[in-house]
Amino acid sequence: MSHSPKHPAGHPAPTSADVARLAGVSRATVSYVLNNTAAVRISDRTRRRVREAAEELGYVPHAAARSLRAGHTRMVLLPTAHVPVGPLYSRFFDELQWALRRLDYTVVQYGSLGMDGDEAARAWAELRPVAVVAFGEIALTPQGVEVLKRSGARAVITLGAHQVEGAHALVLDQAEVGRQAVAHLVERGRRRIGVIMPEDRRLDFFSVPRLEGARQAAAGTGAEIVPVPLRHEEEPAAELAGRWRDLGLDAVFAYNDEYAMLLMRALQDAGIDVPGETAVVGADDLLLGRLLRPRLSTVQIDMVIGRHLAELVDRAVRDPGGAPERHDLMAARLIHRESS
Amino acid sequence: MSHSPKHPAGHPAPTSADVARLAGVSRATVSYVLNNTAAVRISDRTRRRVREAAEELGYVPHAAARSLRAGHTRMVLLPTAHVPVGPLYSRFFDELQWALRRLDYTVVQYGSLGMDGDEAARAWAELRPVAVVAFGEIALTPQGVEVLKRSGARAVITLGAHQVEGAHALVLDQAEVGRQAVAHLVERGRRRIGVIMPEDRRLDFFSVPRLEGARQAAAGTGAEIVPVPLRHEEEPAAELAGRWRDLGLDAVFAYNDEYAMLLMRALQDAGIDVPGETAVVGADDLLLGRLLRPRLSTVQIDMVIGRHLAELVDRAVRDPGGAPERHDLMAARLIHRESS
DNA sequence: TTGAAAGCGCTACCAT
DNA sequence: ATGGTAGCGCTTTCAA
Repeated sequence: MSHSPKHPAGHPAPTSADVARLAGVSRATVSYVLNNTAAVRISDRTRRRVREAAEELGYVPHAAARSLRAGHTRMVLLPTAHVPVGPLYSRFFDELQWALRRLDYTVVQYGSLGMDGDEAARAWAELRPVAVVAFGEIALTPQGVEVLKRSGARAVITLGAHQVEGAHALVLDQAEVGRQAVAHLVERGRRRIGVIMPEDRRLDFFSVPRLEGARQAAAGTGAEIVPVPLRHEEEPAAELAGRWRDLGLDAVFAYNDEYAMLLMRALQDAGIDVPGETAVVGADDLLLGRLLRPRLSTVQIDMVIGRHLAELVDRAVRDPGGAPERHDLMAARLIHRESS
Repeated sequence: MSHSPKHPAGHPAPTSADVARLAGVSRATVSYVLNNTAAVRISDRTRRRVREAAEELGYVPHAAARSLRAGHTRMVLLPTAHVPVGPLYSRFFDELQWALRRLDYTVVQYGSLGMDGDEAARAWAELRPVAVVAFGEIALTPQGVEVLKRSGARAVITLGAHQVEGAHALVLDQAEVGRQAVAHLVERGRRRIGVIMPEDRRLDFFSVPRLEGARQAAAGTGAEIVPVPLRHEEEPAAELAGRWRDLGLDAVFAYNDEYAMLLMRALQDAGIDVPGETAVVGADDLLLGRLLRPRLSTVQIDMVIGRHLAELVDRAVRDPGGAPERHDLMAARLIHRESS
């Protein structure tokens, strides 16, 4: 269990003092040169000497020491429990990171798998980020927001179904997806509508609100909503298709396009006509939906643009006093193709 | 441009001195209590007072100050240029993060989009991570490794096609995927084999080695390899299918299952028989391949297990002097179905 | 059982 | 144009 000898890696990392010594100047001068401090004039000869010394030693400034001294960081923390899957979210994350870096922030994703809300907030606060953009998988409470703000976070932004007190909110109303899908099916005369619920618990964050939206759209129309659990595998899908007629469903909202593809194949293999006997609607408008036969009706989701979010972060950081903004940032609209 | 008043967020974050003052003890005592320091005995009454004071103030320790004092961190840095897409990599990242957290590391993903290798290494070194696991999108040079080590990183591990001097390597030999696919096609008598090259530059990291592997497998067999660029959209696929017969290909390795699906649909719509006229092989063994008709032949990839990598990280951190390990960690094998 | 104080690496003020 | 130095928040000897 010997954790380490005194010299962790042979030589300790060079400090600005080492650079100063080698260049024959003071640590202050080193700092001025390497940070191009405008308020002070340093001779070109000195500049060069400092630069060369830093280069020779492989000097890299110590971010922790710097931010300790400065009293703040430029770190934007993106806590993630799971890497969100799917092209929509990949693109969104890429855009957001890119835009924030252009605004001179340091973007850090912090894996917070299996932490509860307030525990997570505390862990994040230890890093003293200037802003936190919390994807809704981790439930942030008003207390969590308060902890972050007291620790110096100038902006806390949640990205999820609900607004949290004290935080800016980008409301991604997943329920709207279910609403659109079911409204469409009802309009086309369907009355007993299944809603596929993935067994993968990591998708609850999306699937539960989508089901709720489905129920809302059905309410008062005489249509009935039937949740149908399904694992993303061939066998369970075949098994489900085998007892499909017992369920008596004339339509199904399949959670998303991938589940829709899985289900549609199983239904077709079981001799059930789509859309004749059962209509199928997916969501996310993936390319694969257009490649299926019949082509898949789907709910298209317009995700928030990463650049917009980056601008909101920057605005909030510059004006921490501002009232929490709330933006409803997910438009969903149905695309009618052949499967419904 | 006024960047901020003196008091960034109203009140500055509470420090251990504030806790000490409120509890009527010294900062040392606060530290002992909150860290459960074993080497020192504190009365229960004092413990409680300190805990209550910390709670009341919403005190959260300052990670930067702590690690500055300690001289090291427990941070494992995972630089990512793009979020890697696909279920394989999502699962891998989840596993890795989980396993590292169990080993008491803090896992931080650092967005390094658009940085060149040495610039990136410097940026990472500023954070003084104890270990860096570099996914191969960013080319890490021997100099970059050296910078990281001098800054105190006890383990540098690359995950990619090549080994880098001084770093441990998990070799993910993407070329093997192309080799397997083409060897299979050659064996089945195909002679003019297209290799789909996604136009999305973010996939070069995967697609270029896969093409190279395809070439290796064809060498000396009399078979010919023809790179075929393709965008992941319907129209370009249809356009490609339209001039398919001019290409004179009797087989195609479609980069992965998603591109294979896209291409197969387009070929079928153009009246080209699969596999009769052209055989198609995908990769990644996604569920969707089994849902296609004909069922898609594919190259299954056994990704490294996150837990194994976490253990390698821990081993390397505990014994920084150890010789760089090199593990070849991607097995690929062909699964023959109906499309080839 | 508790407190005083040094020092981690850095920057910004004030001298020179 | 450059140097001296205080102090950011924390932990850890050493003394009491």
